[in-house]
Amino acid sequence: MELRHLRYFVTVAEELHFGRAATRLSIVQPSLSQQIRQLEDELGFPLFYRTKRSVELTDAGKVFLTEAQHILAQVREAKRTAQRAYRGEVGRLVVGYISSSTYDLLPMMLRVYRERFPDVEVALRELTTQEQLRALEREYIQIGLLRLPISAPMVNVEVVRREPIVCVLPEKHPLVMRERIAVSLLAEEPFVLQSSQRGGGYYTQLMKLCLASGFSPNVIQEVTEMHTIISLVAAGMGVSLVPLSARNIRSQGVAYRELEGTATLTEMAVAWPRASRSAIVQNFLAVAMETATNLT
Amino acid sequence: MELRHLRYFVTVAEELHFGRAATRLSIVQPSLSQQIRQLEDELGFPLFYRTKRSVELTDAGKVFLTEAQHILAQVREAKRTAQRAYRGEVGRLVVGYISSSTYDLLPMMLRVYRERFPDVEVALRELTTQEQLRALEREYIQIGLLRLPISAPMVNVEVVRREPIVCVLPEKHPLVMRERIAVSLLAEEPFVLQSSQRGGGYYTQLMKLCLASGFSPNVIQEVTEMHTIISLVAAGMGVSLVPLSARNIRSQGVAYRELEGTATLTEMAVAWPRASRSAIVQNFLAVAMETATNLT
DNA sequence: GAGATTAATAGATACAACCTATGACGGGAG
DNA sequence: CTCCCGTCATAGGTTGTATCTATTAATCTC
Repeated sequence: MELRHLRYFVTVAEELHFGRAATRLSIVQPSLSQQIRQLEDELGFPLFYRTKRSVELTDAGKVFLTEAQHILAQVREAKRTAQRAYRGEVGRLVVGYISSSTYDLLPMMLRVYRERFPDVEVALRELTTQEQLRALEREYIQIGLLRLPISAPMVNVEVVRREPIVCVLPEKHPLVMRERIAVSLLAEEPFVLQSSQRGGGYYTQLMKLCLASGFSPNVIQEVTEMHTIISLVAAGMGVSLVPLSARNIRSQGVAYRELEGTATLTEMAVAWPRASRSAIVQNFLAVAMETATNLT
Repeated sequence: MELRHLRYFVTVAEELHFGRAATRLSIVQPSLSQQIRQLEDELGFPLFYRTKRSVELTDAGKVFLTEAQHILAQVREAKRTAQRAYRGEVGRLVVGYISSSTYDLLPMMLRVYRERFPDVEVALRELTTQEQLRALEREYIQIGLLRLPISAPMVNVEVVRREPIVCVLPEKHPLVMRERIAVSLLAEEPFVLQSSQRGGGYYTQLMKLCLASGFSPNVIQEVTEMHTIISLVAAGMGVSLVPLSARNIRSQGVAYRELEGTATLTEMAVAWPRASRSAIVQNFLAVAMETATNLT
């Protein structure tokens, strides 16, 4: 049995006339008769009562007709669904993200993406940059939203935000008076930083920045979240170096000051497996890049 | 697209190896490659990632795989269901019956039939013999359970019960003393009968029976149901002539007596449209005939 | 009874599925 | 590094079968 048989049968059942059905199918009547006969032989029972003059469905034929119509509809549907999957319009996408992306980057991307691709089920996993790299390689997630620098050859990245690192101080701190702060002035200050585990490449970047000014920071507290850093600084426990966008978190009790000299930049990026040929991932990347350019 | 494409695709997806899949399908590998390529061309996207060394489903391919499997399963199911319909094992059957068949004939037939064909939905319509003939012609019902004689050329009948007509009398009636009663003795008795409308051919048969004995019965009450006749006779309102099986209804207050001379017989029959080629009807008839022979 | 309509049958044709032979490419073993 | 094996794709010939043309058989209508 082939779909051809079903298509022919349904048409004959609709027309109840071999000649007209054949015309509609763009074949000639004997061919149609033969194909229907073939189908009947395979099924083992007649689909039509035929007289020389008229055609009528048998009871079993009526049953088979509804079945055949369902099958043909399902074939059309299968084609459509698979094509949508090919275009990345349906499916599932797991996105890993660092907590500091939740202030604006992640929500902006998700809003546009979900609007544009409502039939993709999006799952979110809050992970550190390092965890995301592992997760990308093991295909636990398909997209990562992380902070550079990273070293992971199997992962592609595209920068979505580039911002200066700034100094955050307690409101009452003497250095607040200065408009710009030289890193070397922070040599004796107590530091509140993300743990080296969680910070990843960014932590290393801060270390290098301080070492370039001739000191190793006196870290008195390691924390996990950016907003905890700000809270502790506000409480006067110490100072910190943070991405400019941390200003979105809160400004009560703290002051942000640019660093002297050429600004040291930190970058947020979307990351995806180098091997990924997934249209869903490609679509998300497109939205992410669009969001990034609209940010500036 | 043909079912062949789906069958080939599913096999390749299962094996992830064109050579092995081709062997399983009893064709050679190049033919298989060609057919898959053809399917991909029609769908407009690749189903597999192929390297020279390995085969892997694309995301869209995975989606199409589940769809294809459903379609193939549905094709198998369609075949099975239609074949069951052909054998009269599924579908719907509307049975018309006269009320006097409800005492034993109809329940016996239904019990066996439903046990043997549980997937046929049986609908019941209580109708007089005349109504059944009309309903059979108009295809409101497919089977009738009625009392002969009838005249309806488009309807086939098969007798399922043949029984003598007997006289039913009030318990205290003087004629009860006789073992057998000559019809002529009833000439002056008041009669309780089914209305000529409802009685149909049976009513006519009774009229003829009386006329043969030289009188026209004095009908003092026409009723619709057999059990009403018996109740009225028990109440002393009159006598009646009824099929022997009316004895099943009740015997308190009434007496049944055979008629003198050759017994006049009345027949119950199953009826079906002469044109019916329905397997469901044939199956019911088989059960009905079987029930009839078991009755004797 | 003649002509029109409709489905089936018979035989020829053409297309496409299939086969054989071969090529291209990559991985693994020596 | 080279050779060989495994794997999928391509090319061209063959075969099967869906289709076409021509015709027949049966029925209905005028």
